[in-house]
Amino acid sequence: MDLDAPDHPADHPGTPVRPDTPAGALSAWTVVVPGPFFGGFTYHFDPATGPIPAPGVRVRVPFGQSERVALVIEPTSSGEQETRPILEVLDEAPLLDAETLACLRWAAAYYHHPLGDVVFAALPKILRGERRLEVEALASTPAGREALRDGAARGERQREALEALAASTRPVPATRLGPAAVRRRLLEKGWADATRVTAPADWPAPAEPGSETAPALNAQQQEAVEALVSGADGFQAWLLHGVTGSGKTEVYLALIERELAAGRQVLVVVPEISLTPQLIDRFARRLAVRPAVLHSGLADGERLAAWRAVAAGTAGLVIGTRSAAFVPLARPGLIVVDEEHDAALKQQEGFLYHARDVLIWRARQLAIPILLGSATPSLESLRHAWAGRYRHLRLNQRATGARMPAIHCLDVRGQTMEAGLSPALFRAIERHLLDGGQVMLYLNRRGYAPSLLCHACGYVAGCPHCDAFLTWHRQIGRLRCHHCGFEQGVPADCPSCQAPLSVRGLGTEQLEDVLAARFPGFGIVRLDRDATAGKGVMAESLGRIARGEARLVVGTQMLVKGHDFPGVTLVGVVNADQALFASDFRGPERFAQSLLQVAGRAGRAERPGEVLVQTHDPDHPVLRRLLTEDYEAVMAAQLAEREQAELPPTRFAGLIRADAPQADTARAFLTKVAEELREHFGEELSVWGPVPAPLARRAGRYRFQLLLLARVRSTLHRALWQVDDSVGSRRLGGRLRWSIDVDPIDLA
DNA sequence: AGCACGCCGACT
DNA sequence: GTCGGCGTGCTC
Repeated sequence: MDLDAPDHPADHPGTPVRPDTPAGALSAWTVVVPGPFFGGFTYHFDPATGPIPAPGVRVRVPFGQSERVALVIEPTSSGEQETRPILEVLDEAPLLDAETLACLRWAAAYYHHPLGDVVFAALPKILRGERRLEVEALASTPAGREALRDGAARGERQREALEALAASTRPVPATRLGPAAVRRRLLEKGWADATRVTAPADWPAPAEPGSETAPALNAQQQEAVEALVSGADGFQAWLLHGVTGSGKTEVYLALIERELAAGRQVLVVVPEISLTPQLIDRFARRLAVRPAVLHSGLADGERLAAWRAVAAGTAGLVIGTRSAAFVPLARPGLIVVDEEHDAALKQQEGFLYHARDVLIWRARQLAIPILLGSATPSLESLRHAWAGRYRHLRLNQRATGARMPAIHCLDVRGQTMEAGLSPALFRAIERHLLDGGQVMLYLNRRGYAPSLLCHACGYVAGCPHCDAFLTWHRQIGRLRCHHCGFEQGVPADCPSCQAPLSVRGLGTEQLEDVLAARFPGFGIVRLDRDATAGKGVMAESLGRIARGEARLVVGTQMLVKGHDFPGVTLVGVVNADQALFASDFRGPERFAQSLLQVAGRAGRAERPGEVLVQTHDPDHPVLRRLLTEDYEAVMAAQLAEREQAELPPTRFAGLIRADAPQADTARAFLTKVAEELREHFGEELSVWGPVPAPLARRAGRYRFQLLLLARVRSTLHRALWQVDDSVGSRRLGGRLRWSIDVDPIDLA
């Protein structure tokens, strides 16, 4: 496989042709284009046209009736197939190196997604088109070199520029040669020629070196760092299981500092954009580097600059969200995946990859260590750690010495509830507020009330496009579907019997109203997607909490992630039953994770925290184990249950989804697929379904799914390839859409 | 995915 | 009489 960059045209001004490639000979190349094509396409290239392509460069090719930008994968023998010509090579150096390409090929195969889509998704948007990475450059002429020798160039700036040109064997980007006026002078006097070269992937140094010194690590942190340093030669996956507040980030920092000092790059992947600013600030304060940042919130140009700086190796540290898992690394040393249990690391649309799993593959390929960090590791990772495949590092003390919060159950059976809050919880809130503490209430449901109901006839306001209730958003005075975005006004009374409608259930808006009325003067902030939608609103709300202007905080899942609230002494989990009785098999695991994460927000400072969990089932085994034992015990029990039920991670799962405007279209399609699979694979493969998806009708489409479970990973993949083949050769009518999800996160 | 070709309704 | 609706088929 040819991995070299094509020669630079300036190095061979006469004939830019490789000696081993006779002029006029046609070389054949496999290329990919975005689109639903599982294989690549073969094109030929006439070396007489210019420098020949290489894997990882973009080319322009004729495709059907039009032209496309394609990416070269590898050279190939053209075979007996008739090929069309590559029209133009767009890059002088590959955009993707061999390792990144290999990773993308693996990921496309593993997740059963077309390679072209995978490859182009890995490029910054600007590079998905024909845009070239070129800037104006100058090369010195014989006259220029002479002028430098005999002192004809008298201007200091001009002399400096000529010296820079003379010192370089390649043309120098114009921006590095002083002011535009100086450049123009050199060209006018014939001392330099203008050409174009690939834009340099510069990355600026930080304005000031890291100002903050590292705090002394405690014994556990020190042990973890030492274990990693001494054991991290070549590939090794490490699970850093550290309770909230145990200082995992300090462990990362110590390791990152070492890698950077050794001249190696570190890639840090986090589940969400909202977590990046904090991490960047912290890294920038401590390390004398400017981290390159890669996430979807960046302007295209910024993203391109950061991506190139990482690929070129000019940026040493990169922090990004899941798509950063595919960035090329010029001199990789360490990969860190923070909050490795977080479902946001799995893409939920289109190319359904899991960033953590991709990175484990990459680390192995790169022969470098990978560190997975979490206060609540996924069952998948814990299982590997227990089996010794990952090395297990535990931090079970808080770095500050603060105690872990005490978690207690509030049995709400038979209690008189007001807005979902029991008298005991109200008393606790009052006590903490009067003691000067802050109180945080966690309720994973936004809006005012999840449903509007007619007590007379049973009518419930539902979405016309989905099998879901409309949520009443009182502040905007609308009913809204949280699944498709449908909105309507609030009916004055029941549309079918004209009786008055009543509110059912509890959302964060209502909780905020009730608490504001009950505890006036304490200041309240609501943190959910609706309340923090505007620009800067989130920061403002967090500021009010930090300054103690708001003593009550109400919020959804948002509370669980990242932000610390040091003044919070009481955390109330308003409705634990919602998660405990979730239909998904990962419900209990997720419940334990969010409970510990939200509990970890409390009592970080001197005051010990208290966590109260409202439930109708205080004897629920997961809850009981969480209160009396620890997280690993809960997860060990979960693993036993999964083994018993033959579910992941003890089985390998693939989900085939189908949806169509007519329910029968989707169901019949999956029934056919299921029949074929059962016939071919028998006992080797469990085929569950087809069953209606958890939200059976969404946005006007009927959704069904088929779950495949295998004891052996390769069986699952053989089955999925068979589905690809058999479906690919069949024509699908009825506007059917279908997709494969390997290692599905939830079955919804 | 895009973009063609291909047969059936309301417009200059 | 055509402009255009999206169903179906193809892309080295």
